[in-house]
Amino acid sequence: MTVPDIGVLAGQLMRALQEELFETLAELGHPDVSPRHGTVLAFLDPKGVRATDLAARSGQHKQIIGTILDELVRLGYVTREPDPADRRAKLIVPTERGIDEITKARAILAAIEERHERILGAERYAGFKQMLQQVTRDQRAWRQAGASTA
Amino acid sequence: MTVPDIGVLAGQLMRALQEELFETLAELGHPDVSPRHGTVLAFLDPKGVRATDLAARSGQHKQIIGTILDELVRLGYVTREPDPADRRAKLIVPTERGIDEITKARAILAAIEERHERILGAERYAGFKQMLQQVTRDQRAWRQAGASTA
DNA sequence: TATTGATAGTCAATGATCGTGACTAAATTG
DNA sequence: CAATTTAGTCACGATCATTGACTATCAATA
Repeated sequence: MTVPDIGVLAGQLMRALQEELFETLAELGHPDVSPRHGTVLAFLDPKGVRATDLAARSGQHKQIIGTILDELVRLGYVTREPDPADRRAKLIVPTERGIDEITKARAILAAIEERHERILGAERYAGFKQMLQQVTRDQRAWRQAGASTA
Repeated sequence: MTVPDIGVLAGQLMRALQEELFETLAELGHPDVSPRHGTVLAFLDPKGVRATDLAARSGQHKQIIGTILDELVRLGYVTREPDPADRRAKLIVPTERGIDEITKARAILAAIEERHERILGAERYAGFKQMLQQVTRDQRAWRQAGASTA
């Protein structure tokens, strides 16, 4: 346990970020949204998004998205509108409260990143984030690439 | 959704790493261990560790550790030995199979990191990992520091 | 137009995982 | 020896993810 691997680090970082984000959101008037809801809220659009798109972007099953949307509707964050282009589909549209949550969540994340930027220096932090993006992208590409050559 | 924030990135990275790690472990003769078990296996020691220590290090409740250990005993990865220093406690000792899993898991992680090292360059990757450590440490320190000043 | 196959969303059932409270046995403290 | 703390377990309920099946609609085509 001298040097944690990137898996442990990524997990710890994600958890710590979630804690600060959702505790701060609770203080700012959104005590009822959880990380579970966040995975959906993060991909909303004022113009509306289909539930299937939300499932694809968040990487979760559409059944899970459905129950999350049930809760978000009940909590007043989104509404289900009929999609004029496709009568099977429903557009998930954020309410004013939903937009407020999204705005504040982004501001909180931005403030967190600025804090790390101040510690590391703008240039180094920019490099860090860019490398984090690349490592994440490359790691996610593993499955398509040389997966299960065994 | 132009640039994902570090929270989303950390989550995606962790998930992708878990997938490669446990699928590769399955191919190498350990198809029955899950990320759930991994959080305990990662902290084992050939000399034996107490369940309470495992709970503290992994950040999970001792009840959860208990059930995970039940499974790991059943799967033949660890045994519960009496602790000579404390008759209440039991030392969790990895079996040969457990040590094999730990060894292989570390090798897989090392290979993954080497792959990213080759892509980014050894120097840049070293810097990346060091910054990831620092950002994680600073983020985890948030709670103790200026939490809930609101 | 009728048919076939794919897609959007939901319902239902199951299993995995986590959290809480209570409990026994042993150590520790005074 | 009595009181408190600690190690581990048992039992219950809540949350969450995974799977399969189902209806309604769209899209393509004969």
